[in-house]
This record gives sequence, C-alpha cells and structure tokens, in this order.
Amino acid sequence: MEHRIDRIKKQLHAQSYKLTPQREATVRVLLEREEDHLSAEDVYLLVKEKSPEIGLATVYRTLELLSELKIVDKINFGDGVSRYDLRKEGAEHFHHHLVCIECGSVEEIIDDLLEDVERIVEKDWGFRVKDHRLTFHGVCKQCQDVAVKTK
Amino acid sequence: MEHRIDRIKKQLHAQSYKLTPQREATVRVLLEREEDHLSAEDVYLLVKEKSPEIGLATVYRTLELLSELKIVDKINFGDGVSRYDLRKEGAEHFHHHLVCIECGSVEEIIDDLLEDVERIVEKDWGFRVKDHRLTFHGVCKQCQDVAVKTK
DNA sequence: TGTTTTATTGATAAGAATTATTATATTATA
DNA sequence: TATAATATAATAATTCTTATCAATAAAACA
Repeated sequence: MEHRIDRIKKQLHAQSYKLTPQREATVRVLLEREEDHLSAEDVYLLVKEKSPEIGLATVYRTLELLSELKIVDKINFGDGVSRYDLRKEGAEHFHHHLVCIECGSVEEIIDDLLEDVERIVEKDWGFRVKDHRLTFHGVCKQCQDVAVKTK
Repeated sequence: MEHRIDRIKKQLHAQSYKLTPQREATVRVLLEREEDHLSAEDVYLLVKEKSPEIGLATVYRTLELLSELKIVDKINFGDGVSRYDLRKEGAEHFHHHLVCIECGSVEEIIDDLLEDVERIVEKDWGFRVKDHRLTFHGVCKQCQDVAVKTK
C-alpha cells in the first residue's frame, strides 16, 4: 500500500502536483476499495469517514486529476454516474469488465485479450491504438446457476 | 430508407408501440445522420428543423424507447452526454468505435472482431455474453499523416 | 357514429451529477 | 518573514436528463 502511494506521489510530482492530505486520503480509499467501481459520491462518503472536513468538489477535482494522469480510469456503465477505477500497477492498458445484466455485478478481467484485435485495427484501419476499453454485457456465473436451480 | 423505417415500424408494433409522426421524424434524423454520434440535443435540433413543434422531452422519450428495443445503442464517450447510434440492420452486436485522441473523430468498425475473445470469456469466466462494447483510443490515420508532414 | 379509454405529446418543473466561483488556508519561494 | 502560487471548502450555478401534468390525439368499444 505505502509503496503504491509513493509511486502515485512520484507521478504527481513529475507533473508538479502535490500529494496533499486530501489527495492522499482519496487515493487511499481507491486503493482500499480497488475491486469496486466507486462513483465520485461513493469516494466522497468513504473519504469523509476518515477525513470529515473534505469537500465534494475536492474529491471531484482529485479524481479528475488522477484521471488525467492516467492513474485512474474514468468509466461509465450507463447508470448516469462516472466511476473511477485504479489502473493496475504498471498496466499499460485499461482492463476489461463483465457486467451482469441480471444482478448488476461487475467483474474485472486483467488479461489483455485484445492483442490480435489491435493488430487488425492498426493494419486494416491505420489507427494507432493507445488504449482500449472493452465491456461485456451478459449473465454472470452466479445468476446462471440460480436460473438453473429455480427451474 | 423507407425500407428501414418500415422495419423499425414493425419492431415497434411487435411491442405494441406506435410509430407516431414524432417518432418517425426522430428515426429519420437518425437514419440521415447514421455516421454521426448525435446527442439528444443534436437530435432535437435536427428534428426541429422539419418538425418545429416537437418537444425535447419527446425526443428523449423516443431515444429511450428505441434504446430499450435495441434499435439504437446509447453510448458514452466520456464527454458528459449520451449519444445515440442506430444498430446496423440485423446486427446482433454493438459495433466498435475508434476514437481519435487528437482530433476527436469517431470511426466505426462493423466487423465482429471479438468472436475469439468471447469464446475465452465464456469458457474461462463462465460468463454468458449477450453484448459487448469496445472502444479504441488512439490516433487516426489523418492525424498521423499530419504529424508526419509537420515534422 | 358518439363516447370512453388509453397512449402520446409539449411545456416546464424537478432532480441529479458535475463544474465554476470565491474567500480562505496552505505551501513554496524570494 | 513577506509574497506569490496552489489547493481547499462551501456553495452557487450549470448541464443533462427525468418526472409531472394538462392537453391532445388515437384506438377501442358500445
């Protein structure tokens, strides 16, 4: 944890931003809840538990900043709010998501499954790929099992 | 054009919705600007040119309805507005996008490049894929050419 | 056909998410 | 330490979208 905070601190410094206490508190929440996909409001409420004096606008600003520096990815699952997701350490690409249309759960896939596809895009469309985002919508294993049982 | 309107009319009727003049006007705009990725506001302004009496709420309602019936896909490129994109005729899946980070242009890829990837997801994660959305971020051909010239 | 029900619409209010503003506080720098 | 630059909290303002509601149009039915 401390190691990753340090890394992020350096990334900020490299662009002459400071890791203020508020920013650190925000990053800590993101690290602690790495598996989740928190909205700005979610992050705000969690940060507030430990740093009650923080303001919502600061959280928004911090998330925006982290997003610009590619420390977090801003994603949107179509529910009206942006969600913020830490990049895996050293990950060059965004990771993928499996969104269950039954229960709404979101699983992550870290594997880069798109190397072949990217090659095709670069070759056939002349498009130089820098990043990608891939989301599958469908039914997760749990919901499939439930469906079988209740038959 | 008329053929596609007819098809959409049938899809609406199948769910006992009517193709009202307002809905038809909205669909016509979507068909005319099929290559674009219009926001609700964009659609509203374009529909208004030919049917000045239409209300913004009706356009939102129509787009929502078309979205539910999978006639259009509601997409989000992270600029704060939802955009609406007609599905290609008979397309089972969402098509993909190439978003240029230099000029902001959005190209479409109709090919289903993900068959292999979907097989892996179904097999390794037990996730039954119903749909997917894939967006590549990078530099389009035009911007690459410009970059070379201005060197 | 006339009447009743239902669906749809337009105008606008309400809501939610996000951004802008402003005064204050903190930090860095001369 | 004084001064300038950054960052912050509180909150106002904005933007996008949805809900409400009265009016209208269409459909169903007697």
